[in-house]
Amino acid sequence: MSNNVPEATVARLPVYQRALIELVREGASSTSSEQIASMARVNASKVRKDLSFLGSFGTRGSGYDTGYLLEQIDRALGLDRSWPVAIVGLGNLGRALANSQGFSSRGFFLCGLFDVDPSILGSRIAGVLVRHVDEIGADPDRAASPAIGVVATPAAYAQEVADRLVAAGVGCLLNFAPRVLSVPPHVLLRYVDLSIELQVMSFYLSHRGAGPGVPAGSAISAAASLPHPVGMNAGA
Amino acid sequence: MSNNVPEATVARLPVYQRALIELVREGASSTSSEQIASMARVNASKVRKDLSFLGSFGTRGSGYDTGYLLEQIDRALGLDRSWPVAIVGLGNLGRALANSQGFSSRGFFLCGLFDVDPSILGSRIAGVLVRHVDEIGADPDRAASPAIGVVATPAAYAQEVADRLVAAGVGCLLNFAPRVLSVPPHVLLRYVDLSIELQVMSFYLSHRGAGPGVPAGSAISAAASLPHPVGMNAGA
DNA sequence: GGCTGTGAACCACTTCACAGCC
DNA sequence: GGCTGTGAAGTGGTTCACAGCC
Repeated sequence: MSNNVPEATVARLPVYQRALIELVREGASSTSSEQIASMARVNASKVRKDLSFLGSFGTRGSGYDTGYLLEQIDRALGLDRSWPVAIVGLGNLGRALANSQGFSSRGFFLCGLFDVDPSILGSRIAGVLVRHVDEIGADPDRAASPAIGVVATPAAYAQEVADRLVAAGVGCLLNFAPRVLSVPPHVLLRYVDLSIELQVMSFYLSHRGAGPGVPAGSAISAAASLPHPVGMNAGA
Repeated sequence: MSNNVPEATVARLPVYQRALIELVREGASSTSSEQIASMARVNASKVRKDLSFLGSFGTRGSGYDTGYLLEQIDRALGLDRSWPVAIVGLGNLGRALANSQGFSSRGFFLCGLFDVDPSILGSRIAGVLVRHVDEIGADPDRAASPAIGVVATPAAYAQEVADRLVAAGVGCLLNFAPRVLSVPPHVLLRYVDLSIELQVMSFYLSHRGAGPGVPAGSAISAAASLPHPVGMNAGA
């Protein structure tokens, strides 16, 4: 198997994994591509083709053994190890991330939290000490150095933070700042961008027969552009 | 133009928009596909092809007028209106979202916040009253009804919340819960899934060298700093 | 008979290369 | 000459349809 797995397939493996965890929990000892597909809301041949990139783990005529398949997917995803993650920027979002299940779940652990705000430096979030951004990569202990860096700073600082994380040796960057970043080619960069998601939705809403959108010039949208918008007035 | 814009193109328009806002702020009155491309980290023909789906806004030989192009992109994205957004689930993540720039920015406004926790019902977050989930869609005022619903609840409640938002008439759902949702075909569903992002990164870390960009086994990728997984076989 | 694994057809998006226009 | 706009070629991913195996 190894390396020729399409990116789109990789992104679906965690979804199959979740379906399998659910099935195992329910006590189902075997399953089918059809069943996984319906849980993952994709079609069955996609499931079969995706799994075939990892190997052939099923039995013709009867399906897949849930536990075994789950193991294989976990192994393919590299979840038989734990990757150290550092979060930079501990505003509302960064703190929410630090406290979220995602990082404490199997496969990952928080190895560092960084910010510049003196009022939180030295405190602990999710049990981890908050250090100054200048200390990124300063720890001589290799095992304390992050494999994954999460950027949750304001947009203006995102590139500099990314540069520091790269210098500290991260292999992957997950960027929550609304900013295009530049990283060397050996670093995998992924974006989670709320404003892009919203704008894509706006596109579809406005190209799908007039929905409940409020014209931009109206009082309501003027209010909406203030820091603390209050919605709901009479509509257009 | 209208509706035949590829989804991949739609997702890049906000990035071009950002680049143009930056250019306008710098006072640049005109620009080129090459310049936009370098700011968006894509290649120039992609920019030209993407823009050509919206119309032909440039001038051969000289480029694009920044202000005019920005206007056209905003119009294509439907940002000449403001869309009402409701957030359901006001834990750490939901609160961070409610307070984030994304929603108060041009094009969107918070029209409702919903939860079930009695200790926050009736309070205000980002200036908006927190109401009980049962009140989703209960408001007879059509303008108060959300066009976009954001699901930020624990996974277990996500499907039920999605159903309620759909019943209340949302056209789009943005799901932050680690759960596959089922919605009717007329509703646009998008996911922001931290654990998928992390697991994709785990895949690339453990298949290092296979990542996009650097061929497997190359000197660069082998030399490219340390892998730091911790522990093996962390039992399922 | 039933379900997996997979070549082949298909489709969406990207990239190329150049015609068209300033 | 320079840069846009766009057919055409190329690429990656999805879906089909069926051979292979239990």
